[in-house]
Amino acid sequence: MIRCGTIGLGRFDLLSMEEEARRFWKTREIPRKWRSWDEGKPVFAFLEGPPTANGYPHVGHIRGRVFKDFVLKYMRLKGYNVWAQAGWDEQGLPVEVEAEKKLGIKKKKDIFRIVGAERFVEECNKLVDYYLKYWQDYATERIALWLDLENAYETRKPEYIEHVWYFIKRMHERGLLYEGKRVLPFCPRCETALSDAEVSQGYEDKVSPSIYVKFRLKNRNNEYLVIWTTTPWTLIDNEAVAVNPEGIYCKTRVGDEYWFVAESRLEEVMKNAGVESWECVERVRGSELEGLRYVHPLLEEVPIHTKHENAHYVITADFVSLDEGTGLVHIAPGHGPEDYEVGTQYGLPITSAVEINGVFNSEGGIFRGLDVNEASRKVTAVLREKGLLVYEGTIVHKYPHCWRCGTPLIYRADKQWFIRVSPYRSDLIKALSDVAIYPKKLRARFENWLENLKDWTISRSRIWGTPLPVWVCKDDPKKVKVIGSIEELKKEAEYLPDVDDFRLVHRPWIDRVRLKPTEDCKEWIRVPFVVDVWMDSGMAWMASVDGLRNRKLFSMLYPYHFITEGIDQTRGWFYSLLVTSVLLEGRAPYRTILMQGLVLDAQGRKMSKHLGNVIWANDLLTKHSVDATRAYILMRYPPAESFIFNLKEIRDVVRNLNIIWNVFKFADTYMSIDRFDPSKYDVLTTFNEGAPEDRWIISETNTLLRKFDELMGEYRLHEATKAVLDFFVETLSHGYLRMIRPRVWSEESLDRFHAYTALYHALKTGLQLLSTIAPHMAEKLWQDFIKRYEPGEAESVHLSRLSEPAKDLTDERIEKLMKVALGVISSAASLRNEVKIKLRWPIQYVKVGLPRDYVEGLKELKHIIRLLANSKDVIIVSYEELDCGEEEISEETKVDNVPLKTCISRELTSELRKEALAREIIRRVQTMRNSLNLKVDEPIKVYIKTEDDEISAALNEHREYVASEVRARDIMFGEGEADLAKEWVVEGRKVWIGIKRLRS
RNA sequence: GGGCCCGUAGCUCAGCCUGGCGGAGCGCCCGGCUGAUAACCGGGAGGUCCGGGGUUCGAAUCCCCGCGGGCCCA
Repeated sequence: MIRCGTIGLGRFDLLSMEEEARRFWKTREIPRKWRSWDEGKPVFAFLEGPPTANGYPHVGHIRGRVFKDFVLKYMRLKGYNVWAQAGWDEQGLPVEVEAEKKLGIKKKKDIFRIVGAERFVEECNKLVDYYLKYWQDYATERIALWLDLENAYETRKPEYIEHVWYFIKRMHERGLLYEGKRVLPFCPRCETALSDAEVSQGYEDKVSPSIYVKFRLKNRNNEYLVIWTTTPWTLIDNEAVAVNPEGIYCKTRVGDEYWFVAESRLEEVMKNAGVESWECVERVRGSELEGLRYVHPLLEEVPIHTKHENAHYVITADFVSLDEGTGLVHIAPGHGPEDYEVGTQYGLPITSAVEINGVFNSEGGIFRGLDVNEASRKVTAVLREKGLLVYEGTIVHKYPHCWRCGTPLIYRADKQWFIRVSPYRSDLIKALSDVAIYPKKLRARFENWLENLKDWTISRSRIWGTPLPVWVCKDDPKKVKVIGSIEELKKEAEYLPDVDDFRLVHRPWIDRVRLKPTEDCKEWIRVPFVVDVWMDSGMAWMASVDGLRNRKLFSMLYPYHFITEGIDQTRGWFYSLLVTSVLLEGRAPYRTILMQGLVLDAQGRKMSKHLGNVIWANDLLTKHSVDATRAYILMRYPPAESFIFNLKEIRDVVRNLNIIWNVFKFADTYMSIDRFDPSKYDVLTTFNEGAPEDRWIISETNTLLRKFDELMGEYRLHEATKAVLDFFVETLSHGYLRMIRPRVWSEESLDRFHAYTALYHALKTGLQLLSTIAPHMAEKLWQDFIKRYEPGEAESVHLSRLSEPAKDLTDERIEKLMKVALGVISSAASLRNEVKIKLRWPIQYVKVGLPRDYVEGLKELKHIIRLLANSKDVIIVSYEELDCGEEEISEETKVDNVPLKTCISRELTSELRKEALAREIIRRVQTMRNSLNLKVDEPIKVYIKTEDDEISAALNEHREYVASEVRARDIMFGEGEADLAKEWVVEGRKVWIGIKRLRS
């Protein structure tokens, strides 16, 4: 009887547990063992969505990565060989922007002029290394996300880049690669085109000018078209005016002029223009205006327009809105996707006087050298001078901005390289139909995106990226050669720069490669682009394992079982994986997608550097324990919902974990006193032969296992998490522990070993599930609790194997009955509260009325009700038979659809009073034991002196009961030599109590 | 302009698919326990289930129309 709880589990301290567990894992190499594969087990292949190795990880990243680990840890517990390779997305614009900042570069040209491309690329590479450390530490190891970092795939590595080249070459061979001219969004600061996916990430409010401009009609007397635009600079490349063919336009007299404006907009336009007196003299259908010629408003300033022949007239287009502006839209085919389309239809000149950096060239006439903003101001000023400006104001509207640097984008026509994916829309949708998407409701969005798919613009005018492996013939640019591997490059090269493979497959070194002349071409020239980074990560399904060479491994993993990233990746990574895999292999590369929602701050706002409300991973994890953070993230919201991150709420989770800790501590206290050895007991025996509550908790444990599996199967991660926490807090702590207290306390009760067996089983199972949520604390409990009772168990909780839910350990009937019993107890507590009888005071009886079917069943749980309601008797009858009288108080409720009526006796007999007083004394002795810091089972001697007859009588009558409860060898009346003595007031009467410790 | 989602207690959210009780945690109030103890437990108050209409014996739940908020696409 020496081992008394104290050497078992210590104080609850998450941070120190975390520390300890991390050390343990490191010295024992647990993560490596966790990742190792056993022959014959099924494989669960996870494909890591590579974070961009740029910038620090924040709480949004942590959320996603906790989801990943939760699922992986679970699958491993279930006995799968888990594939958990890390991966990093290392190239692309984000890194370049960062490098520019660091090197103090403002324009792209300066990269070549001032620092040189070599140094720039080395700088990008170094930055990647810098940020990788944070990601490996705070966003991976620190949160116990056990990805294989040593064998992480990296998009900058030559063998990875080869896979991207391979894809492009295959597309070329199938005639799907082409160079085309298209109007694309450009970032003038980054000097590169952006993909649709990138654009869609950057819609933000922008204040733009909003002007009405008069275009004078040719061969008419003082008649004008009044157009509306929010981008005055595009007027420089204006080639037509579009009207809605079905719209009604008014020829409106304003002074001695006639203006054409949509009828529906007339009032508003006139108001804005400050025209007080006007008259609609003629109503014309839009289609009737078609073909009317006008004078370009900037003809003198932009002389090139005098040479444009098929231009400057009214055309019709369905997209022209009659609800905004003037109902007439100016068309600059080089500056808008819709303008371009309609311009091509009419055969208008496609002009763009704007260079990639947003500055006008000589075709812009007097606007040459101005950037688009300056040009807008000057255009407006010129129009004002010429008397053509009708109205000048501003408008706030959603406008696309560069997702990296925030610069408003410009649209301009340019030559780019494309992959023809639009013919494959239906194949993509079909491939997606084999994929499980969680939550299910988001499938429609993905399909919607695929239905509207345009050809993929894969070229980028940047430097730090996978070079586009395309060479064109100098004399005949239609001749195209695509290189598909490093080996091929070396074979085809006439001159190779003397560098390693890493540099060879990067700009600027690859630009220096000279290919051998071929029969049909004397000189090949590489197109100066890199590849859209989304293609880098999009090839991860193959490139991550060097799949071109590593066929066996690749075929074991592909198609991957599971990927999960933010919902925004529908247009990003989810898409680029799908398209590359469908085009190469004819199917989706993944079987399950779990979409994640955003993370917002406590006020529900988006986290942004600008608002200063970003919670960084390292701040979060140094202040709060990983386990509490994980549990909080996992339980609080469904994975796909926006997460309002409120640091204060982590405290509530800590409280839950603390209760779990205490549950183990409670168990350990008594199991160790009794030297409980689980190997000697069998759960099935206890299930069948133990007390009803033992059967109940074993059944609940099984139900938890089954429920957890079900919920995980549907990726309802938050509900699975809550089920585990609830099991510990509600079922065990508030339920079972209260029920078995007297049994484990009494030294006589032999069936307490049934309780230990049931409890141990529940704790061990719960602990395994908990290990997916709070891995550090679970490990600590596994080592300090489970391994002490079962030294032969797995080395780590994470290497243990979860049992399958078992039919023969489930009893739904007892679960239901216990719910009812707990409902009765709750009613009794409520009634006590009403008549102010505290729980310590026993009551005569509790009467319960309920449907006939439940009467006999509930009687099996009488002893539980008696105990927890502290009632001498429990009377259970059918609902109709129940009769509550004057001396009773009653309450009706429903528990799990079972109607219940409960009443309790409010009469306190003298017998009950005496017992209550005895318990009052017990309580006070216990308090005194506690302040002497006595061990749980340390014996004492008690002295009591009181002049109250009732208390004396109570003590006489319950002497043995009191003695056993307080572990007293003897109870003496009168004062005596004590280690601690105190005078108490019990129910208004003075009692002197002294206790003396005895040697055990 | 099109698509999707959301609106339930003071706050954050379940419930809705498959119609039949309006729930949880936190906060608040009241109480208990003192052998899990720098803890813990019980009880209570609090609701126009956004508004209106419809279907139904019956609607938070299904349908329609509004209002408000969010996301995506244009």
